[in-house]
Amino acid sequence: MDGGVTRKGPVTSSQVARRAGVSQSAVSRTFTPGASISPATRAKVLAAAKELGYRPNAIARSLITSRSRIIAVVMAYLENLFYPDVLEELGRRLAAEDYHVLLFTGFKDRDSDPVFDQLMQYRVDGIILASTSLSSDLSEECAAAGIPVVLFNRTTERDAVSSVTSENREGARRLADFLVAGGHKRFAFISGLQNSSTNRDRYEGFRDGLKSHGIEDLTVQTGNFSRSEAETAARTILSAPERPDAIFVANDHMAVAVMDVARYEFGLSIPQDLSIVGYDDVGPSRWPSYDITTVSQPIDTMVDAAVRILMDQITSGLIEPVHELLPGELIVRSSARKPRSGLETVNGRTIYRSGDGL
Amino acid sequence: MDGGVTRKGPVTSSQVARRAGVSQSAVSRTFTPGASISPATRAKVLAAAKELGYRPNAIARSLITSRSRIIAVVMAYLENLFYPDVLEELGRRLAAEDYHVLLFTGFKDRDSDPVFDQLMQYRVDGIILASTSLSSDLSEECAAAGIPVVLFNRTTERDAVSSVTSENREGARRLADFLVAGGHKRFAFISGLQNSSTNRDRYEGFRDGLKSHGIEDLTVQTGNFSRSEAETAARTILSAPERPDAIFVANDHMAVAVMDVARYEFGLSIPQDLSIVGYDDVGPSRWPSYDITTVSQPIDTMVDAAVRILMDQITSGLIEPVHELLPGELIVRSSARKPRSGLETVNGRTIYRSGDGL
DNA sequence: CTGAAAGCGCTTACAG
DNA sequence: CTGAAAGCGCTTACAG
Repeated sequence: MDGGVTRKGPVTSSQVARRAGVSQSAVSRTFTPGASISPATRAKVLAAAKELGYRPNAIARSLITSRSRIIAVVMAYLENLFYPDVLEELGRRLAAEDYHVLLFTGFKDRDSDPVFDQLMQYRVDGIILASTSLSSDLSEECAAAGIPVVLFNRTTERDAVSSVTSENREGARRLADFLVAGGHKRFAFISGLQNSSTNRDRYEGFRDGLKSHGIEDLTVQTGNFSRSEAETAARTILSAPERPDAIFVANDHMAVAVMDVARYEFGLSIPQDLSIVGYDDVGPSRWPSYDITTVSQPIDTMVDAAVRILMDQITSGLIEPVHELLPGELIVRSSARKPRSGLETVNGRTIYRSGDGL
Repeated sequence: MDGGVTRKGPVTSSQVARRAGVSQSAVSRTFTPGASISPATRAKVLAAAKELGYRPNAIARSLITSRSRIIAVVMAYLENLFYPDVLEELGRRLAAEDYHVLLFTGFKDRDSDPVFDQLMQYRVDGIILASTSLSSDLSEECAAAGIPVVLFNRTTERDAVSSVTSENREGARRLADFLVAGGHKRFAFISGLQNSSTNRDRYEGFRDGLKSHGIEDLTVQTGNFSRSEAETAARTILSAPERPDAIFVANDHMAVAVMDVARYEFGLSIPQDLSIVGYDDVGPSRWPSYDITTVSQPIDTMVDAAVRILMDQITSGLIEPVHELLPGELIVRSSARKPRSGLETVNGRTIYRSGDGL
């Protein structure tokens, strides 16, 4: 308009500089917090920027600073509401730190190696892997490149990556205590993904908890954290001649499906005929139709920890694996028969803590 | 190692060029599909790249091509499982086109203006807004800047943005037909967000459908697409002296909550005492505990359409608003009393099409 | 097919 | 506080 030149594409700092009658450096400094710029110059720049509709180009800034302010979030699937909840909180927390989320989702593979190339090309400042993990090679590569990686709801001792989990082993052990105290006799476990640490810890915690009460028998079926596979597992377990009277399902997402099978296909009453407990304390487990006794995972605290680890390592440049292990609470609802004692009410929720005072 | 220089940061094309004994241009061409490069040179470059662990810097490429290959996806909240489902499919489809998702979520505002600045700074190639909209000013700005915007599950005639929706008006009209044919007499509607086109279309379709059967009375309560507000709305409606015998809840996410209130707080049997229908055909509506009669939104087709619009407009550079309106199906389940006739079974699902042959 | 060079839009020493 | 200049890592005419 004013130079008679039709602008193509977005406004640049040079155009703003020309309009404001200052150097391009001055424009840059105006938009760099903490840079040395006089109020007068700043005001001129701001006026010109507003007039032209200028917005700094984050891509160009990334190139020169070698900081993209982008965090890659890898979540293979969002079917389990736990993950959307995490994602939403992650979006909030990262936005507060002025970071942005490059999301990788909708692929069926077990690990995240296939998307790794993509995410590295964007020179992300950090990586959060939820419900998925990374091969050791790639973990090493990230460490070498100075890119912090945080596993969320998974952990590993092997690799050079950090992790945030909750006390799955302890939580599952407490569920065993709870069910035994409730007088249950025959136990089953519907597992998640065999190779996930979360599943392993919940399984081992439950098994060890039962053992500590002298119970060695435990029927196990595989659910792979999938609704339909959990249904199949439930059918197998409930068709057996000696039906269990308590099933621990490795997460609530599957537990909901198992309850539906028990009620609508086998006509069982819960918890009279069968007790079901889950893990996560995710949405549907709080709905009256399910009202599942479960162990909570503290999403907000976990997200906080993940973001803090990322920020610390980005700031310091030191990539030291940190393993954050946060406590959950056994939340007592109506999907399992209750013990006579040991229940407490805290903030309107009924919780159960093991007899050992933990 | 080989030059005695410790590399800092990721490998660059110049380093690869040196190693391969070619120009930096040759390296670039090797990684640019369709660029003119001899097989021999290409092989040398590829070998050197592999050795050094080179990955092209997408940020630098974006700067020079002014194409970021990033699509901003704005989803204010993910609580309603419909949106995670959409997000997952969107991730899949965009990845197939070699685009990436910059996700904006976890903010409570009604429109997306607050995140707009952020997303424009990253010079995204396109914007998808789901469950949220944009002010006219910003819509205009995008159009002027040549950035395609697609509203997903919202529409507008006003602004220079495209939209993908399903036939909400027609779907809701059919629900009215269905309920009337099922012999219901007193109707209520629990609404979504007042200012959303989706809510408006579903409301008007339902109201007009009832009118065409001579029914003018319709109790309306506001649910704002929120579980807890829907519960409150349900309590109000079900406490009234003349309780309705059919409630249309503006989406399944709320309908689930309404069913729980009806059953567990009011002791009603569904559908004997009360029929409930929803919209979306989202996860829980298919679970046996709810088994909701609803109208499906064809997520895959809708995502396909959204991605296609974006790709077309990015490729052509022409930003012409397109409004895609896709058909849904009334899926008959058990949450509402059924009419004696008009039901068909297609691919194992029972569906209902209005008497007018549509 | 290939290389040298310009340039994308910024940040940041450097010298005033 | 300010501006001129170098440079981030690429792509892409241009000339051979």
